[in-house]
Amino acid sequence: MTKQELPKAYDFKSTEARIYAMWETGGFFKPHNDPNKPGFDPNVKPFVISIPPPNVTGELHIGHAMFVSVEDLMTRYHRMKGYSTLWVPGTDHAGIATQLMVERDILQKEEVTREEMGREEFLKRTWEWKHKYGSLITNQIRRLGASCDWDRERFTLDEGLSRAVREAFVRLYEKGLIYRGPRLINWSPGLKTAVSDLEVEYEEEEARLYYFKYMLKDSDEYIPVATIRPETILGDTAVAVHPDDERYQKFIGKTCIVPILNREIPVIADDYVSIEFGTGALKITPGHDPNDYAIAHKHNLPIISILDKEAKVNENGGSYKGQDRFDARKNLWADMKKAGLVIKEEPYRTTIPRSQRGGEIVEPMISEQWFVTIEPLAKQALDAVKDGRIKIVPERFEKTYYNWMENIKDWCISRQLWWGHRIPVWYCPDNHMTVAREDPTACATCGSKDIHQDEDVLDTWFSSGLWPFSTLGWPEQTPDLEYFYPTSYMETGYDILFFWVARMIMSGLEYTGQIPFHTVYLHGLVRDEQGHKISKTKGNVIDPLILMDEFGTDALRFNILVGSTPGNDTNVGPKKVEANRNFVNKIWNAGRFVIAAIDSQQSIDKPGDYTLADSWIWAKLQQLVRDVERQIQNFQYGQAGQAIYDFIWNDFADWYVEVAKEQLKNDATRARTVDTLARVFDISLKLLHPFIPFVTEEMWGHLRRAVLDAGASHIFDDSPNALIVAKWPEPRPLEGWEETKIADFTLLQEIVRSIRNLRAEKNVAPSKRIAANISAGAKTALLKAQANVIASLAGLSEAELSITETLQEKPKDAAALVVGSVEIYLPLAGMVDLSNEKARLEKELKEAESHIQRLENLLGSDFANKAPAALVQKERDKLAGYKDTAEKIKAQLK
RNA sequence: GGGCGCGUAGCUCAGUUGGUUAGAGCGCUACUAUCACACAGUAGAAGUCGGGGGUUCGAGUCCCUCCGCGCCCACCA
Repeated sequence: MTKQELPKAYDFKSTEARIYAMWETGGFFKPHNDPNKPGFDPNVKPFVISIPPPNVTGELHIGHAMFVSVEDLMTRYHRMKGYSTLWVPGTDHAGIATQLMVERDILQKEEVTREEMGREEFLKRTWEWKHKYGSLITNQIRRLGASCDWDRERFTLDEGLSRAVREAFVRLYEKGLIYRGPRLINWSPGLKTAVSDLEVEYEEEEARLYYFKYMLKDSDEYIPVATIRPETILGDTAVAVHPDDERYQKFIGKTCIVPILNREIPVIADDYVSIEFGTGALKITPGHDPNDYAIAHKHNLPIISILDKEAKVNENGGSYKGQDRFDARKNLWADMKKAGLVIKEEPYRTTIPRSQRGGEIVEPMISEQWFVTIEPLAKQALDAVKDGRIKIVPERFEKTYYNWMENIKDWCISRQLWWGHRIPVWYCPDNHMTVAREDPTACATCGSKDIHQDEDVLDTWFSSGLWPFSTLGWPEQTPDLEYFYPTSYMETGYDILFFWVARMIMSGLEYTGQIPFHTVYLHGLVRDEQGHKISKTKGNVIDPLILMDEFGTDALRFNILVGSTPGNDTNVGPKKVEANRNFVNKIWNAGRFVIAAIDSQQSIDKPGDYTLADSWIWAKLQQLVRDVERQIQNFQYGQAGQAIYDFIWNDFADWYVEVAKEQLKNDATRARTVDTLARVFDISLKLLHPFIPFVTEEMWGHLRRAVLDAGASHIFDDSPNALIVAKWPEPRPLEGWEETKIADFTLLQEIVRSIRNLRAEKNVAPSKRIAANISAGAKTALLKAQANVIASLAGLSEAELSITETLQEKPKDAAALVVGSVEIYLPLAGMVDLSNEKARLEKELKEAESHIQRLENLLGSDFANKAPAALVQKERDKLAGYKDTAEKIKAQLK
């Protein structure tokens, strides 16, 4: 019976989609302990992650690949550990982003404005857009291998989540924690909506500072004032100076004249003004500057708005009415120049507030908006992290979190958009407010039927803040909510710690009375191969889809996961992904070897004794399992992945497989070798599965079939028929024999390496089998048992290999090697020139002696008294070893 | 102004609580198409762990300080 040949190179293209479909249709993404189904056991521990919902209209970028890789790793690990694992998928309606996209792609083409189209039609079109493109992103996330329970997929604007948003709003309102009023907010003139403080980005830019004269009323005297935005002069309601400023003290209480408009405004004193800075005098524009706004409140100054929603000058700006803010700046300044009010202007570097979305300069403006009183919410959220109920990984971000929470300001939650959750407030003609969970038909105060709903929608983050519990059914007390909430990990980028994580913690505590998750894991940002920040303008955008096309999903995932550390940025690029593709291929081919070995066996049911290599690889594997477990528990996923990589490539493929080739030739060792290959490879695949799920699942399937065909079902007796739900390898306590076997095999490796080294140095043809005499002392029995392995690995002729306890006499014309206490003679006479042998040996002696010197110094110091005894003993043994080596080299030099 | 991070081989980066002779990938040098894999193998070259000081038997790792980058927060016109 001939088995089907596996191709030499792993073909991810034909594998990935098939494997994913197998998982999904097999129901493996669902929690095995479902509270909605019979047989539910409340005592089984759940493990839950809510996906950071990508924008519903978005397309996959490398940031998605990052969170999917990490969360899928977390999820698969816990699934294999036996948790009832749930990863809740979904998408975000992303108010501004989506609305902008629809406006750009539909309205612009049809040459209609949003206003012309009308709200109802616009929303209809946006929903159509969502239905058309909404599955794009989720399909791309599937392609990354995400083991989400797609039956529980949610959307922030779907019915259930909208109900949750209403409930949350009404509760806060009823508690008095939501208010409406005119406040100074950040206005985005391009988007024509308010944005929150977080949505404004400050960048240092080149600007100009304008100096001018504030003339005193009925006087030739003036106060010099500087500003970056001259147009705001139109809204000035005072000039402020420091009370102690001797230059200006005489003006305090007097009146000055607003340039061009000729309004009269007072000169006030406030110690907010710094005497040293600028001219030492400050114009106060409460309608368009947050500091001035505060000062105006303190001094009871009038507040004048001079700009409309498009940032054009309004009726308060006199003749400048209708001009764009920047035109008004130019024109007003020109007019002031003519009037002789200008002193000078100069270049000036300052921070300019820009909208995170549109990029245009944000204008502080007075506007009627809805706010959340944030302090009581922040207090709880602060405590939850401080008292350890929520842990942030890496820990340093806890400090960042505290700092933000302690200085938080009220949250402006209303947006002048259409795409989003409409604010559940209705007004009657008498302006009574009705705030309701269900759409009302009449005013709650006066009963008027003539009511209309607030036009504004809520900030997108208001609904995403509810995500961990709204997706589980809140406000209803569903079985899902009961069992799966609070969730376990919140995994996301550090860049949205405030936007999202902080708000989820506040919301969770406020609405559910519980923390929404107990651990926050923050990953770093993805950078390009050179470590540069990725940006469209720089043109170094990394498309994960292209990388997956070329190298496969596993390779991309492994790149993202390995070599990175929590909270630190990580580099991704074709070169790196290619290197990981090579690793994936290595696994594939190691697997082919293992399977071929199994197939060649009649039965591997009755293995014999373990060889040294069998024990060694098993010991190394146990070490690996312990190591990986510890690293994963500590969120050191990169370290864990690296350890598995090293084991598979360096220990398993480079050494054990090579030894196995020899052991398979021998009847006495064959069965145990096949058995060991299968077991070690099986466990390796299990450890690797959360990192690179596709190739491991595929290869494990082949392995399992081969093993079962060979009648060795005991190897897999604890595992179901898919790796994704196989049992995670449990670490076992260290056993005494492990270190011995590792030490013995390490000696063998060193012997082999030193022979290979010499051969390379002497240019002995790789295919040339040479003779060797080994004098092994105490290690004689050990090495004798491994004679065939040593011969095969070092290219020795087994027939001409002699291993004895001592040598009667030193072979003539042989190159000599010393490994620890083992002496090796390679009679190379006739093959190579041995004239420089003496120099080589002297060099080695020198090296050994320098070690002896170093160790004698070390052991002669306080180290011997103060360091742990085991460590000291280790160094002593080492010293003895070097001494032995040196002695033997010296003897050879005689 | 406050806070955080980084500086380790030519390049990009790991290095958990201080404990051998500091590691990986890529690149580089030499050799190898043999029967898991040339997406490979074997052997090799390459680092005063940014500078200085301190604690310690012992420091890439802890403390101080200086230098150079980067990020976050913040209301100085």
